Amino acid sequence: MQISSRFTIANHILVLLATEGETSKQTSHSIAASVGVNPVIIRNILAQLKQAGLVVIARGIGGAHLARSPRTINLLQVYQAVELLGQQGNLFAFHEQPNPSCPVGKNIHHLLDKRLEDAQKALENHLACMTIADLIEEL
Amino acid sequence: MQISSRFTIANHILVLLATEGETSKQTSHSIAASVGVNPVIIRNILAQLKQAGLVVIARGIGGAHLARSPRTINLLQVYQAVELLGQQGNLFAFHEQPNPSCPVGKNIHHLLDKRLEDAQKALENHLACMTIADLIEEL
DNA sequence: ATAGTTGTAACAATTGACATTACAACACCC
DNA sequence: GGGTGTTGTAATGTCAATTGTTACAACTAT
Repeated sequence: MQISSRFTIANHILVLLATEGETSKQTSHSIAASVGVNPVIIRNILAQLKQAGLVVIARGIGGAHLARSPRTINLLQVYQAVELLGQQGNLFAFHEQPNPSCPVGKNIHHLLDKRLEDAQKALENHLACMTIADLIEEL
Repeated sequence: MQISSRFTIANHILVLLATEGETSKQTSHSIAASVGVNPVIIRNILAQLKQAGLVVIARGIGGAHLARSPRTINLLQVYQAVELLGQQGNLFAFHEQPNPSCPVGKNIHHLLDKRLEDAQKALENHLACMTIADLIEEL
């Protein structure tokens, strides 16, 4: 299963706000034209970014802006704002009914939990090292 | 989006084959009883592991065995055997119609591709460091 | 030949992604 | 205050993947 495109769309939005947010009004409609999806998709993702404190949205008059400097927004924050994982935020799903009367079934959860968590952290640490500002610099 | 439980089930199966595969016949039915899912699910995952060269399956008489030493099977191989990602094996899905007449839309794909690939590699390298034998040792 | 097993196909239920339409709530401007 | 443009959100639809289940042909040892 792939990680949904909401993540790349969210990054697209944030780069857009950072580079052109001051010079022209960025509405869900105009952003949607740049991203290539339906404006409602943009509004929903913007709502998630707002809830994470990454953007502010002007209701009525319209337009979204970054809530902070692009230097202080890293891709892990974007990822976590936008990606719905399991209840505990786990990347890996688990089979939930291993047989407790089997020596393997009884311990498999315990064996894998910490290791998969570590692997997930390796991914997240990598994402945390990249900021929106890094993306803009290379643009 | 979470990574499907096929991955943890596959690890469960391989640990089972490594620890009890020599002393008792492991059929899709008996494995299913330990994992807690339908035997057909087990057969499908076993078929993927077989295609990856990790197990051999005795048709007719039944029973599955490891094709190699547990020491030489790492979790990345299991992951790639079992998890269907996009065409290029990408963990991250991308929005496919960014507007090429927008400076951000034109470059966003190029900007993110390498970075997301690196993040994916960080996850995969971590998985590659763990083998089935490591799991058994802790059991 | 029989019995147990694998390999698949078919079908259903559930879930999430993404698209689209519709409309109420809101804020500016004349 | 009314008109206009925008956001917030619900409802609906389509599509794909996951997981469960039944069914049956192909296969192999006894």
